[in-house]
Amino acid sequence: MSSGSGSLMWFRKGLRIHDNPALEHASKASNFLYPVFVIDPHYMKPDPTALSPGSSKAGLNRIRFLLQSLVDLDLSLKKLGSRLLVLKGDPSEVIVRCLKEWDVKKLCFEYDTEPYYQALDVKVKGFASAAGIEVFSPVSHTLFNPAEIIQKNGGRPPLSYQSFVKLAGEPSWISTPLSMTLSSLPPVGNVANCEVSEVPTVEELGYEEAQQGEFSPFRGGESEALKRLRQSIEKKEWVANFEKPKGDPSAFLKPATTVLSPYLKFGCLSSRYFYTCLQDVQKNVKRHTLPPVSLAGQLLWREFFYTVAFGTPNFDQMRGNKICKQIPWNDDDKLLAAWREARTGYPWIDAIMTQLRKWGWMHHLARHSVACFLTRGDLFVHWEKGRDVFERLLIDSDWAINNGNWLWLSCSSFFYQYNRIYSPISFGKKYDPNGDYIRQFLPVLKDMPKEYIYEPWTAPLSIQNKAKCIIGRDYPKPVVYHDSASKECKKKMAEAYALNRKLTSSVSEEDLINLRRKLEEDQKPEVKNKRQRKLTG
DNA sequence: TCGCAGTTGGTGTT
DNA sequence: AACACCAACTGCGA
Repeated sequence: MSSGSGSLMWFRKGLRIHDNPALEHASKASNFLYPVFVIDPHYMKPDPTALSPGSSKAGLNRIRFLLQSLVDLDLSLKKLGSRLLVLKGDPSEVIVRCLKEWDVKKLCFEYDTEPYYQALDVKVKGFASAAGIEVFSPVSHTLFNPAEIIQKNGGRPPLSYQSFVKLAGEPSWISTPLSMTLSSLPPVGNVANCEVSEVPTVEELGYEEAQQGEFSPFRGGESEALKRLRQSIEKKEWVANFEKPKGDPSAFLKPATTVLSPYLKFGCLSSRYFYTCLQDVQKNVKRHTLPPVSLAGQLLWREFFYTVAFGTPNFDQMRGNKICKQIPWNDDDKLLAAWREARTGYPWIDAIMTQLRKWGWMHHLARHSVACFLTRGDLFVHWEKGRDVFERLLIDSDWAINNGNWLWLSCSSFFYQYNRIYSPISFGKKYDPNGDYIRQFLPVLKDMPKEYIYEPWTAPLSIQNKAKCIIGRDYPKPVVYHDSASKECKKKMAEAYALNRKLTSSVSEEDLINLRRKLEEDQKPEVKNKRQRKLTG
C-alpha cells in the first residue's frame, strides 16, 4: 500500500456512479481507491423514545431507503472491481482515522451546503490539509453553485424565484457532456486496522421487522432512480405539458409527479443529468410548459431554496432569521400531537399524515394542505414543529427545501397571502369526490358514504352505525372547527404582520409574548363556544 | 410613492 | 373549464 497513490472517496450524498466528479477524480491516477460510507449512529441507531420507528433523526422508511441506496452503490462498485467500505462512528472521527491509517494522498467528496456538512467538512479539511492530503470537493449536488449565485447578487441570496432564475441563467456545465459511466476502478487498498463491513440490513441496525403495509413503496438506489427517470422521460407529452399546480394530490396508485425527489435528495440521481434529459425532451416537442410550473422549473425551485438557505443565517428557525416573519405561534402540544398522529378529525388531513407515516412521501399539494392546516390555516402551531415531523419522516426530506417550504406555507417568508387557506374539507374533495384516497389510508372510514367522508361528524348516527364508524369513538371529532379557527388565524396573522411592519426585523421576545397573551385572552372563549355549538348540534 | 406580480385558495356563475 | 369576485398580503422596480 505504500507503493503508490491512494485516494479516499467519501460518499455522503451523491450515492451514484453517473455524473460523480468526486469519484471520477478519486479514481484517476490512483493505484488504490477507498470508497467509504460512514454510518453515523446518531442518524441510524434505533431510538426507542422516538414517536415512530426509526432513529432520533430519521424515520425507518428513510433509513431503509438509504440502506437500499448503499447496497445498490456497493453492487455497482463491485462491477467496477471495487466495493463500498462501510464504517461506523462519528463521521469526522472516522474519516480522520482512515486518513491516518491509510496511505492516502487525495480525499474526495461532494461539496455540501448544509450546515451539518459545513461544520463536518471544516474538521476533516483541517486535518487533511495539515497532513498534506489533497482535498477535492466539487459542487455536483446542484445545477448551480449557491455561493457563486450569491456572489453574483452582491453577497445576498436572491429572495424571489424569478430573480433567482434571471440571475442564474444557463448552468455553466451545460455544453460539456456529463460523465455517465466509469470503465473500471482502482482496487481497494489495505484497510489495516479500520473496521469495515458490508452494508448492514435494518435488522442488523437493531430494528424489528416492519409490518406488511408499513413499507414505503419507493425503493432506494441509483439503478431504481435511473429506471424511474427513464419511465418519466419516455412520456414526452406528459413531460412537455407538466404543470405542477395541476397535479392531483390524491392520486396514490399512480402519483401525479415523478417521485424522483428522494433520489435527488440522496444523489442517487444527478440533478444535472435530470436537467439535460428534460432539455432533450423539450428540443423534440413543439410546445412545452416553462418554469416555474414545468419539470425543469421544479429543479430550479430546488436550486432557489438551496441558494437562499445557504445564504441566510438561521434559515431553519424563526428567531434570528432575517427573512422570517416573527409570529406568535402557540405552543399547543395537544394540537401538534393530533396533527402528527393523524387524529385531527379531518379525514383529508389525517389521510395525508398517514401516507406520510406509511410511505414517507406524499404529493406536494398534500404537503401544502397539512402544513397550512398546522400553522396559519387552523391550528396556529409553530412551523418549526411541523418541519421537524416532515424532516424525520419524509424519505425525500432535504434541509433547504423542507425549511424553505415551511417558511413559505406558514407565510413566514417568500409568500404572504395569508387569507388563502386550504380548506381541509373542500380542497381534497375537488380532486377526489368519492374519497378513495381517504379510504385507502384511513380504512376506518372506508364504508362512510361519500356525502360525509370529508366531514364525517356531520353524518347522522344511523349512517355512522351502518358505516361501522362512530365519530368520537372509532374516529375522532374535529380538533377545531375550521370556519372559526381559520378566521382566528387570519386575525392573528394580520396582527403579527402589523407588528412586523412597525418594528421591521426587530420584534423582541417580549413583543411576541405580549401579542400571544393578548390574542389568547380575547379569542379563547369565542372559539370554544363556536366549537361546542357546532359539534354538539 | 405607486403599480404590479406572485408556482398551486374558496366560492359562485357561466 | 374558465372566469369574476372576495379580501388583501408583500417585495420589487419604476
